[in-house]
Amino acid sequence: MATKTRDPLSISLIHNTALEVINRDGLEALSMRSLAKTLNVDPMAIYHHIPNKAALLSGIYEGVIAELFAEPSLETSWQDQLKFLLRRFRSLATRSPNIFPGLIASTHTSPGMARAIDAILGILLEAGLPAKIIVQTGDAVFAFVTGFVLLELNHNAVNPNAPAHDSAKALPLENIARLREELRTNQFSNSFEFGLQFLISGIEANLLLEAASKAVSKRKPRKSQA
Amino acid sequence: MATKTRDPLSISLIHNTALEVINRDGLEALSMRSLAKTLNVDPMAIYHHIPNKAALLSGIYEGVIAELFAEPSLETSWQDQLKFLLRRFRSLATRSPNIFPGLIASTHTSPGMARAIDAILGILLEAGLPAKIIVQTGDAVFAFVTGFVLLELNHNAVNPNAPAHDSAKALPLENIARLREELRTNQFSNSFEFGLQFLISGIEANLLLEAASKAVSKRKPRKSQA
DNA sequence: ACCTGAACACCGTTCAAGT
DNA sequence: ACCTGAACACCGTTCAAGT
Repeated sequence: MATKTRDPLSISLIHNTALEVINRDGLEALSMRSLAKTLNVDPMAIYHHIPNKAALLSGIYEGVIAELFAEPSLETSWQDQLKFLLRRFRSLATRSPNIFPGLIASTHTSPGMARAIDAILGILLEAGLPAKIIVQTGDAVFAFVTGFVLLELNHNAVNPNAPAHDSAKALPLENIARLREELRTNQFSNSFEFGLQFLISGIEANLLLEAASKAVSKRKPRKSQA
Repeated sequence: MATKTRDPLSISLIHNTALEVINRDGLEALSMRSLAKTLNVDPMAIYHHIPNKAALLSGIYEGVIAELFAEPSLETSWQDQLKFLLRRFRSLATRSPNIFPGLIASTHTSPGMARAIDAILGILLEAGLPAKIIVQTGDAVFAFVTGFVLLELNHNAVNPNAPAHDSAKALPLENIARLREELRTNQFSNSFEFGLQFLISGIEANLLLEAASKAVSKRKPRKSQA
């Protein structure tokens, strides 16, 4: 049998190799040509399997976000389900920090991200939120978790190109100065868990309001029921 | 006097022209070479005023985010101050949709973004939140507003490269289907205002908790005061 | 002091050709 | 069916040279 010097090219081999490069060296280190070199293949061979770079990235996004559903939640209360889902999202992000900003930016074209939104809405439906505020609540939850993850990733990213701003010209930031100690000791995990509880308490408050307004309308039926 | 065919090159002319190009044609339409062409100048003349493309973008970011503080808030309550600041942030984003994702990604290197965070913390201090939770609350507020703005911008961006996903293979998203009507009729402004109120109510709840725990500790002084 | 133009080391992608 | 290599139309940036 003829021995080959490398595996035959395939979509999954291309995806996996590209993701390795991105996780190791950053998104900007991935070019079609550098990827081909890593695969030990002519730069243009990749185009036989994948139409262009945008499609390559989309494929990688889907592989990464699919992990969100690889292990189903065993939680029973909607509160624990929401925590499970959002913590898992954050954990995926920190595991693939260089690909996640692009994934989040593709929210409105990615099937995996649509599934994530569907999962959030499902949890809110199960909680019993009225349809009137469920979409808005879902947007707030999604905005929080994506915004938080980007804040954390951007912080962790060492940015060698960051221009050194003239600290002499810098305005005094009095509140940051006042809270210097709290800012120094706080961990992202703290803030994330606080944010989770903040969201859940807010949703619970809305559920209570809804229940109360239903109780009131039962005691005082509308005049249509004269 | 000698008439010139164009204004002499300057940092502000470069910044303004670049921002115009980005707002009109998108971020990817801006290259040092295309910018030089727009300025009617040799491609390399720009490098005499600005060290590189990263510095050009940073300069543009600062000009955009500086608008956040151009008009000081006249609001008195911390609630109205917070609404004013976050609404203004969103309004800046929709005015410069193509530059904002990069600005948000530069949160940890941008003086303007640091000032925005300082302003949020200042409002929370004024509200009277205890130092123990003020940083976490600030992170949640910042995560919400940046995440929301990116969600909205990504939605509005027409993405010509978006790969058409095989809708036959698409999983059924039952909750999105169930809420189809609510999702169709909801506006981003609705969700944003809902999110603002959600944040404010949550902060108010924490203020009440804090006040209650203080009242309790007054009535029942610790045994150190035996 | 400010601008120019050639050159270097890259990109993504197309197309005709090879096996 | 799958891979190759030349070519096209771009990038950001450096450097020596011009006025």
